Amino acid sequence: MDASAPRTRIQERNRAAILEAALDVFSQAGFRGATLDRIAKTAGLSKPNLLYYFPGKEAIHVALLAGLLDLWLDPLRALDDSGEPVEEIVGYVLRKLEMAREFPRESRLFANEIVQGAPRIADIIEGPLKTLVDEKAALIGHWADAGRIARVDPHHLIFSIWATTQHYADFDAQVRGILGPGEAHFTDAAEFLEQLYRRALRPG
Amino acid sequence: MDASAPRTRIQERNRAAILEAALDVFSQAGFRGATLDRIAKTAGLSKPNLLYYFPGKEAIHVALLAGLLDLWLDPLRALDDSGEPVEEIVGYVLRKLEMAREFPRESRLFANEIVQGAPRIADIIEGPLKTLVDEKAALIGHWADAGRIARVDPHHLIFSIWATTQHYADFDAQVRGILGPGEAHFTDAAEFLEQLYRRALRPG
DNA sequence: CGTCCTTCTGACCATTTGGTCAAACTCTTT
DNA sequence: AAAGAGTTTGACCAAATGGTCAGAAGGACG
Repeated sequence: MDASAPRTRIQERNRAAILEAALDVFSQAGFRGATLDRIAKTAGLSKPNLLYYFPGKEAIHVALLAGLLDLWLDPLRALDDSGEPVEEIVGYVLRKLEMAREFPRESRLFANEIVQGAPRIADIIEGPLKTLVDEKAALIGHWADAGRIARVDPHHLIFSIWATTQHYADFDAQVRGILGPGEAHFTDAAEFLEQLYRRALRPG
Repeated sequence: MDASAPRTRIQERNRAAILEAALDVFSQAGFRGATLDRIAKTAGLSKPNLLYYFPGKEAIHVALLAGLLDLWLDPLRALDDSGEPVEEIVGYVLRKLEMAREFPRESRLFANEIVQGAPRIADIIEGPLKTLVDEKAALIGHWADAGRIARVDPHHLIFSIWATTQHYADFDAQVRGILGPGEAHFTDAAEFLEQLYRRALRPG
């Protein structure tokens, strides 16, 4: 089975169903906690059939991560050097928070992987991710040089934005345990984070 | 084997060795990824001997979490209503960051558990943790009422502090992948976070 | 319809893993 | 030194799990 390009409608449908199911299971149980049986059952396939489409558990995981990476980094890519700096960064924060709300499984998939030392995506982190982050950090640095935002460490600013926004997806169980159920948390979080970064970045 | 109080020196030594080893293994592999064999080997014991001291894998995990909870919440408990508000909160941020630097395994232990839905500590979160957080959130609210810090949502402020500080322990692999190895990150992070919260909380 | 390629399945396998147990060893106490 | 409690281990077990394989079922096409 060629992992790269599906050739028939059945392949397309089943590969998609497997990846969807795998996202469910991996994001909730981590790599080690996920079982092929559970992924297969969630996808509505038998285990051998699942293994007809992917050579093994690891291959499914890798395909998932690779396929989701672009989606995950889109908000940062959209940070635009021609915009108004504070608005650009606040916009990035809100987009990232919106991603956490809309794609919590994707967030937890990456979180699980990184908490356990990122054994399967170390090369992605040190490669394309580092490149993108360094580039955007340089942009933020230029904004500070020009006095258009407060002088802060750009890398740590980006880390803090990741941390505060993904927190609402990754640590959802804790947030709900303390604030109670419901989805209003994201609205309140948006308001809080916008205020936090607006005040912290205001130049002068 | 009574789980609560060791009676002999051997018990004291071995129970401590087991918990130390379990912290290593659980924090690095998660509950499901940890094996009794690996914990036993790390502790320098045989697997049956390990099970002489604890009735099972879950019991070790629970004992770890319970024993570490106090340590973990100490910085928040120390938030003092008689201090200068901004200094108190900045102090809390720096204490929490110091915890992440000094006890990254403990941080990851909790992170692993919560990312996967906190199945084994839901009662702790909704009980003692929620109580403590609500209490300190009220304190922060009073400070805002008195105009001594900027008006922000206290719960989300606490979440943001947890997120930004624990990020350096839990997502260490990512931070190192982007910034390179070394421990200077914590120093830079301290400077960044102090500035972030000082600016954001300055009243007016 | 018959052929060929794709898709699917039941049965099976090897390894890992949490856990048990009887027996052996060690240490303290009298 | 003998007794008895506390400690340790090798051998073993059942269940879970990732993966294989031969062949059956299904669909496309001449």
